[in-house]
Amino acid sequence: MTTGRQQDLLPGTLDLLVLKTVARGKMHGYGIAQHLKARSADVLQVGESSLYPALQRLLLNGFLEGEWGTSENNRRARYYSLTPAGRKQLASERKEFERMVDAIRLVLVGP
Amino acid sequence: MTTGRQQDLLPGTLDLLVLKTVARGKMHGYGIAQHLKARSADVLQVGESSLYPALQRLLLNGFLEGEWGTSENNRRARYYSLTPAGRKQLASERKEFERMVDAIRLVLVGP
DNA sequence: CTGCTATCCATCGATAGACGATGGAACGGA
DNA sequence: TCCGTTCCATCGTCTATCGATGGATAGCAG
Repeated sequence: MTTGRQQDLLPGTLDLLVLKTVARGKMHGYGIAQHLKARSADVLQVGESSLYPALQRLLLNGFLEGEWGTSENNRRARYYSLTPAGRKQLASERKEFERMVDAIRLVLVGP
Repeated sequence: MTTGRQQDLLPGTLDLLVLKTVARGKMHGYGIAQHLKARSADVLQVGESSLYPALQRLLLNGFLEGEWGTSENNRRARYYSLTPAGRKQLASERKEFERMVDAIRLVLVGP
C-alpha cells in the first residue's frame, strides 16, 4: 500500500520554497500556499499543518518577520516578509539544493 | 547555529539512490555507500545508520532481495539485488523525483 | 436574516526518516 | 600482537511533514 505513495512535497525543501515566495513581497500564509500550488502547476501541495510550523521556524530563526494587517478579502491576516538574514538564507539554501540535485543526477545518469 | 547546516542527503531520496545503485548489479551495503560517495563527487555521504534501515525497508517491501556471500576482500557480506518490483519502483521514484524537482524549479525561477 | 462556503489563523498527535553513537567480528599488514 | 579496514547491525534522538481538527469572520445565496 505504500507502493503508490505520492508525496505533496520533497522533504527538506519547504523552507526554501517559502523563502523564495516571500522574497517576491509581503505575503500571508494562505497566499503562500496558493502561490506554491499555482506556480508549480498543482504539483506542490503544502498543507497548512506543514506551512505554519515552517513559518514559525523561519520567524524564530530571524529569516522572516511578521506583521498583522488586512488581506485583500478584508480578513485579518499576518503578512510575512524577508529579513536581510532571510535573503542570505534563501541564497544559501538555493545553492545547497542545486548541489544536492546535481549530485543525485550524477548517480542517476550512471550506468 | 542552524544557519550553516549542510546536509549529507536530500531527505526522501535515499531509497531512489539505493535502488539505482543496486540496479547496476549485486552489491553489499558498504559498497553501496562508497559508490554513492564516489559517484557524487563526495557530496552524498550516506551513513550506515541511514543506509541499513533503508535496506531493511526495501527488503521488506520486496524491492530488494539479499543473499549472503563473500566480498572481494574475503569478508562475510550480504549482497543485495533488484527484484522485478524493485525495478518498477526505481522507475516510479525516478519519475516522481523529476516531477518534484521540476515543480520546485518553477517556483525558483519565478519573479 | 439564515445558512454556507471561502478565507485565514493555529495546534496537536502520529509517523517516518535520517543521524550520531556504538558495538561486534574477521581479515591483513606492520 | 596490535591496529586499521571492511562489513554487518541496532538504539535512541530529533526534525519535519501530515491528517485531523478547530475557530473566527466576510460575503453571498436563499
